[in-house]
Amino acid sequence: MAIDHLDGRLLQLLAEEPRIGVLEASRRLGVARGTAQARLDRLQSNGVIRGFGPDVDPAALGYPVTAFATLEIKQGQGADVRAHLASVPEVLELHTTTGHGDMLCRLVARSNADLQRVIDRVVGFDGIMRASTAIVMENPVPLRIIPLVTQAAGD
Amino acid sequence: MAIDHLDGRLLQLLAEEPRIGVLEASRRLGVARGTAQARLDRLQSNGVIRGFGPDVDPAALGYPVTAFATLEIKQGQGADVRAHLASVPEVLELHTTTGHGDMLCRLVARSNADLQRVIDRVVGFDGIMRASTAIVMENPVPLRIIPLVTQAAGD
DNA sequence: CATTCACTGGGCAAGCTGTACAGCGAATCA
DNA sequence: TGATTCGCTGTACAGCTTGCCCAGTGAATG
Repeated sequence: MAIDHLDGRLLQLLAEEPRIGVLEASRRLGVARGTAQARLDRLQSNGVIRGFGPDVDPAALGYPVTAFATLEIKQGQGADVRAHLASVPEVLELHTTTGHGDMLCRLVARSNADLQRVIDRVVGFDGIMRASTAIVMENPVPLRIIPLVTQAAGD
Repeated sequence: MAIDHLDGRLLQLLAEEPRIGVLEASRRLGVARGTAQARLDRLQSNGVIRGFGPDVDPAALGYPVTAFATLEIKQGQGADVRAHLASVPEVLELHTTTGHGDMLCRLVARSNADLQRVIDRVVGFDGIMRASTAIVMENPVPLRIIPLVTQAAGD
């Protein structure tokens, strides 16, 4: 569960240069290949590493607009709303939260005009009472994990 | 920039089973290896695929609590606030947005109690006027891209 | 008709992966 | 103290993949 310094450096290496294999990683870390392999296997079976899926950029796919929508849901309609949102490709992520809204979702769209279409589709569903949307202008800190890994590794 | 059906299927394959290589992918797609390789290269130089970094689960690292914080910033303090937030490992993501708040950030913490520490650290900075936090309870739709890829590929 | 482009199918050397094994030092425990 | 367990090292091997190259084909372009 907890990771040590070597795990941290391994993750960092893989994050920076995903193309390197276990052998190259072991060389850079100054450990035997078997060790690097064992650590990597452990991280994966621990669930620390979920996978190595391709990191796809929605903007490059033609969806340069990102927005976050806070949704207010009718009591007891949660499951239906979740299923509805899951069926919309432009909904990249959905969370249920405490606080003012009940759900928070990340949307993408082809343009600001297209965002209107997406929002209409998202909120055009019976269980959703209100939605408030915040359009993303800049992304000063893109989704990252390495600083946290470094901290967890006890640096 | 736009991707076709073959690109879509390739991305889908890589997302489902990242461990398979180009050769195996080409076999499953029923195309020559060179083709799969060329498509993959193109997707990467296009920026559609940003990389293949390990997908690390913060929960498995000991940070099971996720929250979103909406921040209100003093005029003209944006740059300082961004730098401040970037320096906090528990800040996984930061966006500047339109709407009620000025910024939206994703936080993780070791526990609800620990979240208080993180929030204090995040908002304990001069340029930040107000923060409102929503704790994530459930994540019905984890960050995903494949449905969008499928749509972009023209299915 | 000539050209360009993407794809095919093949081949090669180099390198990596998966797996196995014996040896070693540190920590644990009776 | 002595035995055991555990993780790491160094090594080895077969099998496979990668990166690269080439010639040929079919479709689209000009």
